[in-house]
Amino acid sequence: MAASGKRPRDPFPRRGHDHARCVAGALTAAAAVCARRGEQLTPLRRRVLELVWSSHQPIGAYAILDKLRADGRSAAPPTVYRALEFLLAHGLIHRIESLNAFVGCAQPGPDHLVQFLICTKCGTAAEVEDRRVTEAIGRSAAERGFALAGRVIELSGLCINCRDDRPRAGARSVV
Amino acid sequence: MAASGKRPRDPFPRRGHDHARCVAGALTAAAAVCARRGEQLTPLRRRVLELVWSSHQPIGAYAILDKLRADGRSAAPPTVYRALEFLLAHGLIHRIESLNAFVGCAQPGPDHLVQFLICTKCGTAAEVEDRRVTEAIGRSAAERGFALAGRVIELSGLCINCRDDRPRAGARSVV
DNA sequence: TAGTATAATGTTATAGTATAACGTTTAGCG
DNA sequence: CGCTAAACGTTATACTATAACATTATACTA
Repeated sequence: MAASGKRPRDPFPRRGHDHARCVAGALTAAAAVCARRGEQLTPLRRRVLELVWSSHQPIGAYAILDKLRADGRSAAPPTVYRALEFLLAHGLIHRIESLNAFVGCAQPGPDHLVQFLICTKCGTAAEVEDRRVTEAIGRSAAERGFALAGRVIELSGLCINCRDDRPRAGARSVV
Repeated sequence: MAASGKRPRDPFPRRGHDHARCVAGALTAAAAVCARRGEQLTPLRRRVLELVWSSHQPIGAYAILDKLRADGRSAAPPTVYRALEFLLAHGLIHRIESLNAFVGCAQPGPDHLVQFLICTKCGTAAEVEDRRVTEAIGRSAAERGFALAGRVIELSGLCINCRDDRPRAGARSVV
């Protein structure tokens, strides 16, 4: 039996994982969230969500716009930003401030205080929910008399997949 | 005797503090840093640093640009961005990702891993260096096999000055 | 089912943020 | 003095985001 609960589950999807399942799961979860809240997951919103989920790398609004147009759909910036605003409001995606880009939310739900690990090599942004981090930040703010409301925690570096990469031509590994 | 060492020093400057001292201290410290590194704190760079320090609220690049032009100086966006890049490189200012804006660094120096508390009412961004937060994040990343390099930690809410404000006309206080 | 209110989307225009590319000036140094 | 590198000027453009208003779709009600 694995030491679950001790060592955190790896938040970075493996290369070659079945990404179609990620997408399908996200769309199913989104439909459920919207149904429960009486909100409409319209074709446009659903399509934008699907595009955000097209990979685990955060995607910019204008890249989404291009893909919508490639669908043959009429689209302008507000088309995209409104859909993104809806998806953000319902916790279906996250905005990565340091990249001006968006990524799918791995676990839509309440009490969802997360951190992001963003690989500077492969671009993947992994969502982490570490209570010790959340609590340390909560205590730090409280001790300073700060009424904490919003948290932007974006950590960059090399993910577990990329740091293990062997350099291609005998060079030293990247720091 | 105060419980110093237990309760952290309030990172938010008081209203009506002597801000000229903040500015003067920052400029002096910057001159020292540049001298030590053999870098030039040119009049332009010095002026941009002074403008960033014109308050404790993060300032945007184009607001700086406007003020430079108000000085009568010829200036274009690259003028500002190059100076900001220099100041960032030497740890004299920080970029606040969630605001696309810049704020003076309170304590230029090495091993400077900080968090920001950003008041949504008065706009002040306070720099905090809480080792427990830094360490919790470091552990979280390490446990997930992530080689941590950069940290963006920006917390929004109400600062100690603003949360104590009494509403102006008997209304309930802001949450 | 027609009427009406609201939500969603379309459309045009513009604001705000950032950098590429190249030319000119300045400062230090042999 | 003349060279070199750094800093700065200048023009153009790319990227990100929203305001404002028109149109269409949806849902509720009478």
